[in-house]
Amino acid sequence: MKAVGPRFFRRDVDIVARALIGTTLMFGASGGIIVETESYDPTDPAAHSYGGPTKRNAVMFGASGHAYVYFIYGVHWCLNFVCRDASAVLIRALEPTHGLAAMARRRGTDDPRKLCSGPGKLCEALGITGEHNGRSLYAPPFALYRRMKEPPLTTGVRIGITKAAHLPRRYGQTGSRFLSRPFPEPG
DNA sequence: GGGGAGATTATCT
DNA sequence: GATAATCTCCCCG
Repeated sequence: MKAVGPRFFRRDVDIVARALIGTTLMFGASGGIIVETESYDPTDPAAHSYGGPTKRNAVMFGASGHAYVYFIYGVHWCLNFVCRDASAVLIRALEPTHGLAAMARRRGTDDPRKLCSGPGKLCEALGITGEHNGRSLYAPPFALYRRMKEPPLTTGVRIGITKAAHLPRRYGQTGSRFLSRPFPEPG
């Protein structure tokens, strides 16, 4: 498997969000194939970088190729990959492929479809927390491997936001059984 | 299997 | 003091 290089994230955030579908994300000994992402950039009212730098979003304004991890609803962690110009891709779902037993233990379920099918779930499954905020994606415990083939993609509106809710910036692998939610049927 | 309430806290206004 | 890029459980049918 070929590792993803630094050039990968120095592109338009929507290009990266699409290119990530099919990419393998490893964290320690656990990981899987990315099947769902969302894109955010500073012109987007739903983005954390909208309105300029703050203590929380500082990593988004730093170098690309790093993890932006934030805490939400007082309960969950969410993992993002920083791209250029204070933009980032939210990793929303994985198809589990490595370290299933460890992920099942952390999640409290053996059902592979419940391990990583949501941004909060996959952080819990992999053991990602705020201590990993700002870490490089090219160094352990992170590793990213290029996809072999480009999978079929579906686009839709993002989930769980109230601002700019109409923008089609959610991307998923068509027909995957490991999405956080199905995409609406066309028509 | 679908809808709604509640959990629980860092961050910003 | 309100809000938030979520998840799970409980109730209803």
